[in-house]
Amino acid sequence: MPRMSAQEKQKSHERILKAASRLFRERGIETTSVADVMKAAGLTHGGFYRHFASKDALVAAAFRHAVDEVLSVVEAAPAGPEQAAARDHYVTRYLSAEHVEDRSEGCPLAAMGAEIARLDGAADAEALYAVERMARLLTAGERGATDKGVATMALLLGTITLARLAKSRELSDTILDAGKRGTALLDQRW
Amino acid sequence: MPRMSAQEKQKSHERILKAASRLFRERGIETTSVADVMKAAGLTHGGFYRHFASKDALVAAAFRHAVDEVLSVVEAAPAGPEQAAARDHYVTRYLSAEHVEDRSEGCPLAAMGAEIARLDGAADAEALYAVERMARLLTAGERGATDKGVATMALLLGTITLARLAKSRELSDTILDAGKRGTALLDQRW
DNA sequence: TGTACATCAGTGAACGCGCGTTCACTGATGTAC
DNA sequence: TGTACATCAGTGAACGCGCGTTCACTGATGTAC
Repeated sequence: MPRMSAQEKQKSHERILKAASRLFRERGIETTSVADVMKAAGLTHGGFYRHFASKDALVAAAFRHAVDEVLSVVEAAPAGPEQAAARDHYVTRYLSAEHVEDRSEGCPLAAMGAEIARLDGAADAEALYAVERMARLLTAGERGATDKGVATMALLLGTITLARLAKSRELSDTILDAGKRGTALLDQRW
Repeated sequence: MPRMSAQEKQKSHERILKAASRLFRERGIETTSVADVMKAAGLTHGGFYRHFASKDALVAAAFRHAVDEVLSVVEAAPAGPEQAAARDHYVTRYLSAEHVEDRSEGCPLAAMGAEIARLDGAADAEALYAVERMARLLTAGERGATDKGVATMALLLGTITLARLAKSRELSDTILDAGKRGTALLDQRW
């Protein structure tokens, strides 16, 4: 069967990245094996090292992949009212029941932030870059520093983390509502 | 050498609990082995099952132990101005550089919340209980629902998570300042 | 354009290692008389 | 109070298992002439 063409290799590479960014967010980094990722990408584990130097390198690349996936659409909005609308939409989706339930396509910082902070691997730099990008997005078009964006991000992140601990929809909705009211307050009164 | 007296056993039990609550917070749950915990408690791994039915049971007990350690002093403050002062002091300590740097004695929700949410073991119930307790503490003596407490907790949790991603003291201080301003705003304008 | 050959993407067995848990064993502790 | 014996806290070897990584191998792809 082997060898695949360069084009096929690139497709495999993207499938691995996509599978990793989903699985790491859903099940955590340490709890997801290289073999799990390769299986989800439709490959066997042995070929992994033709694509990445180590699991650590995959973690960093998958984190970046997830950040791009989540932020690039919102960032694409042109400055002005459209940008503000995109930002509002992003916050609304962030504090939704769907985001609580589906980690695999959600915010990578919420899913992996705490784990990455203690792992000190190559993903550290990616996580910091994500914080900058997200803070900038949340303060885009406003005067002043990114303080407001950072505080809003912290509130979003904390709210989703707490909501994910609740096992009943009712309780997680209550937590989301508290988060919504908090972000609105920060937005209006900062 | 064996067997120890019942009193000695209880001391061992508390040493295991203390070591576990520190190590799980510092290094994470899945990344800390039963043998690591027992070694830190000055014992060998084989004796572990005389104290706990499983690692999962230890995780739940250690989480509770950490929550008690962190909250009981603050909760002991009598209602009134002393309670408000204790709450302020708790928030100040929460958003300090010391708390960013030392996970092992810090907030168990910040250290293990995301991991517990995805593990669905016995610690789930303990984590929810901790959310309730902490939200109540943050809204103690105020009229209205615990919404404000939940939002404040989310902001604290998110801020410390973000600050722990920063590798420079300067950046983590900036993040802490944004969190401080945010909590003050929530407190005054809710 | 055709041919000979090097490259290398993907496979699957194997490596050394650490995990959670079990177990036979030890000897001081606790208890029954 | 003294003695005989059951209990069981703690030890350390062992279990089956899955991990990240390596490696010999395969055969289609890419390249040099």
